[in-house]
Amino acid sequence: MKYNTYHFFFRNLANPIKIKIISALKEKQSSVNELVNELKIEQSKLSHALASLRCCNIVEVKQKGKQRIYFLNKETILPILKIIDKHENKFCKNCPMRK
Amino acid sequence: MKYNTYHFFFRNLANPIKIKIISALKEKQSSVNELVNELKIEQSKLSHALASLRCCNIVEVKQKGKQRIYFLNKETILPILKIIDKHENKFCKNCPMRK
DNA sequence: AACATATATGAAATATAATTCATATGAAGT
DNA sequence: ACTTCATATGAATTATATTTCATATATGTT
Repeated sequence: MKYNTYHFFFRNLANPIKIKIISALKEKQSSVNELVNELKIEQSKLSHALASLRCCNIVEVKQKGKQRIYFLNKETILPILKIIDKHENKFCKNCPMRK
Repeated sequence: MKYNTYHFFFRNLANPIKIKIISALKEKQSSVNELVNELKIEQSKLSHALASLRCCNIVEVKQKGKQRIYFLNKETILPILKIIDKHENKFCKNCPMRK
């Protein structure tokens, strides 16, 4: 196949909306509707994004009545984001592309 | 601005060609021509990819005569790839999308 | 079983990124 | 200063990903 785990995984992290979802779920688990309201992202867009994140086991989901509660698989994501933040501080401070 | 460090950084890692370059440079530093020959990727494609990697300080470059020698900034990349490999083993073993 | 609410899905439209190709630049040798 | 080799760059094309919108499904309620 043409693509691999790196591709699928990092594509999620390259996407601002998916990063927003991850950030929100870092704080607390949420239903789709809660995310819609908190992030002001429309429902189907969110569902598509969540499906993609779920597919890589970046988030997981559990049913609660009619709602589906999404929560973050922190084990992988948190260390990665920490490494990038460090990288940014160390190497990308005066990069002209940013901001 | 619309995009951020996560976007620029992870977009590189989501791209199979750029991952190939990173893997090659993990072994040893190389000139563009060496990469062309080893990876069988055409020169301008490589140059574009290298520019993008350089932009995020994933690789660096030094001049040596007419050649430009690219080398990996291992500090950030190696830990990240290790984390993903672990993630893949733990969570993506029987994912139907892969292979 | 009909209905409402919550979420997911598919396909078309749109946006974004990667590739290609022609050409530019830059260093080194003559 | 001209030529060659090594690499970079820009712009048009093509490929891929995201968004949108209409609709489907699933759960719980009456």
